[in-house]
Amino acid sequence: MSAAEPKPVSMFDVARRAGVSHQTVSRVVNDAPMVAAATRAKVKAAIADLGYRPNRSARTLAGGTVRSVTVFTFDTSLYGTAETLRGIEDAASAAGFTVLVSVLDPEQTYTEGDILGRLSHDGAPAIVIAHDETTHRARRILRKAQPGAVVATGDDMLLAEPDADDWLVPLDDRLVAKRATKYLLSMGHRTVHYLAMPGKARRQDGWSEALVEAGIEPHEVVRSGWTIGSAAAAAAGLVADPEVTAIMCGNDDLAFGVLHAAHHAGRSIPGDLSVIGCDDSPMAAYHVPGLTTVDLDFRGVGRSAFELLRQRLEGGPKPRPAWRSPELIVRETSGPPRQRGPHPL
Amino acid sequence: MSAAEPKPVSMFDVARRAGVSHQTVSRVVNDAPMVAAATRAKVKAAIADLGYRPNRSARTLAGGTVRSVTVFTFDTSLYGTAETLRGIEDAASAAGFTVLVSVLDPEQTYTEGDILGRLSHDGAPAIVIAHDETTHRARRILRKAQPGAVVATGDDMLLAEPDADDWLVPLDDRLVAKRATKYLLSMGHRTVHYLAMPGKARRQDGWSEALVEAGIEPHEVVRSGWTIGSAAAAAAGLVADPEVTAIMCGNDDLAFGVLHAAHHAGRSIPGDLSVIGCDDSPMAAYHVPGLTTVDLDFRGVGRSAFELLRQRLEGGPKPRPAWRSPELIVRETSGPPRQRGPHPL
DNA sequence: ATGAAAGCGCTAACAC
DNA sequence: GTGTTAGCGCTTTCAT
Repeated sequence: MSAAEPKPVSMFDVARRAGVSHQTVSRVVNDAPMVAAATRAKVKAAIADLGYRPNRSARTLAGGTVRSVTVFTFDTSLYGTAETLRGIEDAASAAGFTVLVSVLDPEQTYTEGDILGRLSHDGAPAIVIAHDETTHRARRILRKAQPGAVVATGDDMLLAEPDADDWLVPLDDRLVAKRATKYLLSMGHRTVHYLAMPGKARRQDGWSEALVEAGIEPHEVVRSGWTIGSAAAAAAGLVADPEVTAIMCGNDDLAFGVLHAAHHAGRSIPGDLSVIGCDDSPMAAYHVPGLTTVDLDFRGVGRSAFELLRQRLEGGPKPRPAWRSPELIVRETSGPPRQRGPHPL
Repeated sequence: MSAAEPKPVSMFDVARRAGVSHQTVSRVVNDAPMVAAATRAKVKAAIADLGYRPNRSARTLAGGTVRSVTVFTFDTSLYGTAETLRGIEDAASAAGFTVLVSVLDPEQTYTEGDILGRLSHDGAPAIVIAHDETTHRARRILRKAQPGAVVATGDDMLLAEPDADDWLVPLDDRLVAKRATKYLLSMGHRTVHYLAMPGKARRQDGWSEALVEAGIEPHEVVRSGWTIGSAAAAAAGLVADPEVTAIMCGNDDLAFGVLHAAHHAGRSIPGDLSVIGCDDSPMAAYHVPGLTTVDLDFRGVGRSAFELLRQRLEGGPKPRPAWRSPELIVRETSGPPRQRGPHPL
């Protein structure tokens, strides 16, 4: 039943087989110069014959270049984080890096040791997808311990942190929310309500800024959890109120929850109520009615975060940001408010 | 700008500080017996003072117990894989294991070396979330190379493989699809069409079995990609055909695509057309109309996969499967076919 | 262009 | 109980 696992082949085995020293093998493996073409060929043949693969632990321990990234994130099943992770993975595997994922529980409080202990070793490169309190804390701990090997993605507020340019791939959450709110206002809504997800305070800032600039006093924010269900529950009061004609939501999932609640409250979309999401998740286009939202290129952000990290690690020119800028996508859940009162004309 | 990264503290530093040998520190760190309480306390104090954290690479290299798992999967943004991954992560981090994620591109063909080279070292424990050709191939390669350290999740067809009991956490895709199809048949549909996603042949098997047992000749399967959009496109012909009264879909996302296409084709749900999904993703309950689907406990499967791996690694009693069995969840997209023909009464 | 020696931080095996 | 000695597989530095 339990097959014997053959002893793995090491650099020395290859060396013996090729009739050279293990050091020469190392040179070949690492594409170092100063190896005769003939020797190189012999070694490569031996590597192929034996099926040799370098041991990453040994390489890391010996102080070789680290080719792995640890990604700290708080929920791999949310659209935004999943896509960011995908972007990181794409870029990382193209560059021959291994990706380690370390999931942080928002409910838990981690000590410095907890966070740093998740790295394979001190100084291991890391990317933090920072979107809530716990991940922000992890970002601070990691940046403090090893500033040269940590980059993060997060909202534009982080731009205020020291040297943010060097380590941040920012998403302008404030601007995104502001633009969406302004659009709703431009359709003629008297005000826009905001359904907030945990963290992500900047989206709320953008929303209230847009209102204030238009001379409107923002209503109190309604708070939701991360799930569609919690959004549906949180929005129950909002959708029941005929005075509410426009709701902007922290993300698409929350918007779907609101839409569900609105439907069950008998409100017609967008006649009675405009709803706008954020993220442009795949469902947004295929929901009926189509969800108006803002396209956010999380995958591009992930790729950029990796490139930035690599530049920090290996030097070289600062990579230029390579993600699409956010774009409002108007579909069918938004429109002008229906005329009310006794004189529709 | 670039702060000096302090030299990491090693076991020897702790040993010196505590006035013991590095070996004693190792014993304390690994909770080995044979350490005097007083010594243990001294060492723990030194560890805390110095902020010492063990180096995983060194530990792995020195042959200590490996506390990491590499998860091979093909798309972390799909609901099923994302949830399975979450389950693995939950169980793994509770057990003090690090999770590494290795994403395989379905479009690519990997050599044995490519796959094995993604492990941190030969023999490193791995879990394969096997749901398509590429991941199945990875599973075979890994199982062959190191049978003692690889488990997989996948459909029940794998039960036919040698020793499957020892390494497989099966999801009975055949039964799930069969049950859903039977339910549709029981509502009075003359036949049920199937919209397939790539791979996952067993769901198709279950569907056709149910039909054959009912004496119905299955129609040709319609094939879709993984995205909602591809499902909507693939289902265009199906939803345009008034003879089609029931469609079972490979998963919920495909079902949403079908629903979208059906809506645009002007068909009413479930009057003209019943649609059933698979997975019970969070959206299913909040879609309007609510999607009839089958609840699959991917998170439980992930947890079980990890527990099984751990048992393989460390011995001990075989863990009993700890995931909810699939359950049909009837919501609003399914019902009896509307009476047709000239004499409704 | 190649080899030899040293050591990364840790655990295992054996001493005391 | 605790310390000592050897490596694990690799990359460095320094010879040659």
